[in-house]
Amino acid sequence: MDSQTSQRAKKLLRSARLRVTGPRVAVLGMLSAADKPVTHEQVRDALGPKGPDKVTIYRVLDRLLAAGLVHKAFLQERTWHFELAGNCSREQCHPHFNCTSCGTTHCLTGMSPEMAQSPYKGFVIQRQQVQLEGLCPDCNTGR
Amino acid sequence: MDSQTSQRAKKLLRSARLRVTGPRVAVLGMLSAADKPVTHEQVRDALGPKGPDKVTIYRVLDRLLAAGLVHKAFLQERTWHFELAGNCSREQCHPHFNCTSCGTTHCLTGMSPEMAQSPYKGFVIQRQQVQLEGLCPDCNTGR
DNA sequence: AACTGTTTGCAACTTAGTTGCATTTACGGT
DNA sequence: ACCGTAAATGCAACTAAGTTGCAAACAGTT
Repeated sequence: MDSQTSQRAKKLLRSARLRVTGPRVAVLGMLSAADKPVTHEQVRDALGPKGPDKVTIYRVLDRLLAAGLVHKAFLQERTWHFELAGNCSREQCHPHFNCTSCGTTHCLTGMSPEMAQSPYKGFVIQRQQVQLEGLCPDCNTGR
Repeated sequence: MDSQTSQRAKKLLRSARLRVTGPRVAVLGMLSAADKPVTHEQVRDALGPKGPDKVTIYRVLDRLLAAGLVHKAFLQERTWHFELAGNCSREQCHPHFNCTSCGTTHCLTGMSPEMAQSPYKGFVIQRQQVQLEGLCPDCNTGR
């Protein structure tokens, strides 16, 4: 990780009043380098065998989540995918798109679907999450 | 399970060209009685200690899924919630609403959100799923 | 009633994530 | 710069949802 990324990570941690520790800087740096949702396993792999313990990574993710620096983007194949909370409003994260052909996931940060309106009285909708699936540009070429 | 439910389950199975077996009738009947998404565990509990083996229930759910009689409604706390495929189009299931206060889930079958349009060229959106959270009528009373 | 490919039950396994606890560390106060 | 302390880390053991392999039982056909 370059020192600029790590500086930015430290700044983020301080701004959230979290202690600046090695594992936290590493995880946060990895997340910002990834710029798409990543799993615990992907974080672990990226940080290598000398990186923090797996439990520490789970706890760091939890802590960053509680501090609002990170979001749980979505569950896929029973595993959580995390991303920097960056461009999400409180009401909704950007939609996530999953390609049914190659399996990759894309963040569609450019769109913000209308908030749903409940037709039933009594329901107060506070947050929505839109999951999309279909074909990504790579799988949609030619055929 | 009353015999009418079980008759309906058998009919559904035949119409999907699936063998009519005890476990399948039981699971399908339970799902239609539930009328909201249920977990494997809830199916198991409903069918009791004399019900089918847990692996059989998993396999029955898979089979019903493959046959299109049942949908995976959503993943919550890392467990799948299944429901009868009944009122879902190919493009989207109805939205699911999760109460942040009491934790219950409701199917909002009465609404069908606009299909999202991708602003990026190359993405073909085939299916969308909307997850909502907020307060359900019970938790929204009075205060 | 017999045949045959499905389905079932059981035991063992996998995987993502969690818990408990002793050791280490960040950082505010001196 | 050093100390004290709450917070964070690492390790081992555990949990829970779901999967796999295989032999025995069964549904639907002839």
